[in-house]
Amino acid sequence: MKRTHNCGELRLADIGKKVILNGFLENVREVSASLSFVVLRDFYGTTQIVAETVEGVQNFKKIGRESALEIRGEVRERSSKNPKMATGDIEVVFESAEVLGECIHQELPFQIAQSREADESARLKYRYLDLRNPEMRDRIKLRSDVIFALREAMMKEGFLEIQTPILTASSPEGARDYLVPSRNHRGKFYALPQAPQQFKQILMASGIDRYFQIAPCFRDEDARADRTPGEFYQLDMEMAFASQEDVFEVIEKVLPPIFSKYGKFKKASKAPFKRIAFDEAMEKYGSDKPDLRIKLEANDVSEIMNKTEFEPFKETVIKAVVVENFKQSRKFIDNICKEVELQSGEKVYWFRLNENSELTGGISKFLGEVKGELEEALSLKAESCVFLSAGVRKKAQNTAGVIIKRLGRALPELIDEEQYEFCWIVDFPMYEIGEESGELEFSHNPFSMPMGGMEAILKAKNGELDPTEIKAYQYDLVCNGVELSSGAVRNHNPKLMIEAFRMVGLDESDVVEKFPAMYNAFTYGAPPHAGIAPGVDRIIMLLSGDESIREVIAFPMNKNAQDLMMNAPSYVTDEQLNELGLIIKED
RNA sequence: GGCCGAGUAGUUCAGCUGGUUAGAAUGCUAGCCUGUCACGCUAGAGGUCGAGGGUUCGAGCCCCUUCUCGGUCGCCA
Repeated sequence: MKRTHNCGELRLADIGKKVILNGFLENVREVSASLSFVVLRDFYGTTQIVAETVEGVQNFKKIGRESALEIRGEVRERSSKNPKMATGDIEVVFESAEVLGECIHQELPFQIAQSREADESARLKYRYLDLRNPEMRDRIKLRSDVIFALREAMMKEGFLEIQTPILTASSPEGARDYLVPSRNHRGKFYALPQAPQQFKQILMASGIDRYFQIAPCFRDEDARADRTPGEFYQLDMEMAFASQEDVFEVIEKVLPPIFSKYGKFKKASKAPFKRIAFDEAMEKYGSDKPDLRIKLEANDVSEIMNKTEFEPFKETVIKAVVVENFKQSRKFIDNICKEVELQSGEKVYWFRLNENSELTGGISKFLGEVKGELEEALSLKAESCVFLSAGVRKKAQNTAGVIIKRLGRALPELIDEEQYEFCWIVDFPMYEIGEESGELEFSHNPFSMPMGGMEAILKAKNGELDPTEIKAYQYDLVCNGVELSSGAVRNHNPKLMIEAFRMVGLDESDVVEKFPAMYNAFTYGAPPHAGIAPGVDRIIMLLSGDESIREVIAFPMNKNAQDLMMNAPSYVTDEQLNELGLIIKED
């Protein structure tokens, strides 16, 4: 017989009803030989079953925890209610039970309710048990709800969801591809898409006006806490006849309501989000993904510090981060410096001002001569601590950025209010001098539209303009220090594309041969278009407040790109390899 | 690939300056317990201290090698 109710819905109004419940045996509290309380759990909640006979108590003694059961009984008001439980006003008086799926293991790899504290390898191997934990179930539910809300919002804005191929051609740019050998074409390979980038741009050339997709993307790169190896999902979108501002407008409409509804902070930036130029972000926050909740900034004090006798501060860029009203111990400072040095690979310096505004600690003894200038430049007050980074501009900025983020994490008082604070990082440079090569390279997406268009490129070619001064219509969406996405106005002009490539020493053939479909499509008249692709997994992670992205994915791989549950990757048979032409059998 | 951290009971962890039989909590098993809800009480079982080698009278602890996991840098146009 079918269950009459789920384990989360029975209330006082149901008293007297004969019910059939299905669920997993979570717990048995045996109070005497003829009284025991049984907790049954399903997806929707838990319900207490009470056995009041010797037979009933004996029955539950024989059933292993976590077995799947069908229980029949009658709903009764509890004599001692449990306000912590949704169904805590009632209980079901046990009549009979049937084991639908027996758990034959006496000991589980971990306790379900505490699974999130268990060893992660065990959790991943026994993910089906981990997911029985209501905390994990809530994350899976959150993910489903958010993806539904994203779809709904995008469709309301007139976007069409279109599936693009999973088996496609390898692309020479970007990350490592996952390759799939072709059986019918020996020696040839498909690749899993790193993103539907070319397809969505071709859709624009196809006359589709607004496209989106919850798109799986595959990249064979190493993992991080906020980056799964192998595969992830993006809310991929592209708009025809659209500018940067058109893309911003859609995102500013779609994301904040979903963040404030489903997120743990319940509050998100309103449109328009703050726009920060890349150069300014690096100078002010030391990062192209600043966490604007943290009320700290990096100040340039190079000019003043260059004058001191402190050797590391000679002829280099010095950035200062001032924390006012600083009450922490020396140990705290040392810890911050150690952590920052570990992460940035650069040395951190510091000094503080005591309650009489005297310089103390750290490198203060080198600063006597410039005290007045420093106080003025940094508006220093008594009881402040100043953290400093030094080096070439990029390094000094980056280290200051790490200092800011570490302090923000260690000192919650630096954050006014917990919320989702979005910003756009704009005006990315089109080109940069490669650190290793020393040559001009694309700094991000080679298919972004350069600001100034053909004119700017030609000027740079003639030496009238430093190519590193050319900006691109390229932007990042950042929320609370997390990079949610890159996006761009695309370069839809084939001639301009070729000129842009020539700047970095590539020529027409590099574009035509490596990206033939997109190039050809654009020669038939392509609309100006722009798009973006926020990471779905990262969005869910921000909303749930998790530090590890694996918490919001049903079946994640571990750091080393292994699925411990399915045992992937795995060896395959010689027959399979032979059929694919990957080995030739001797006989 | 570099760096940092971790690996001890089914699970989460403690284990001092190297010293007798490696502990706790939880889970499991058995018994007791008539209103529990992290039920309680009593007893019991449960260990290749990740692996290998070394130093030592003696190693969970020190040294070397190695494996695994996590974090991070590189990488992710």
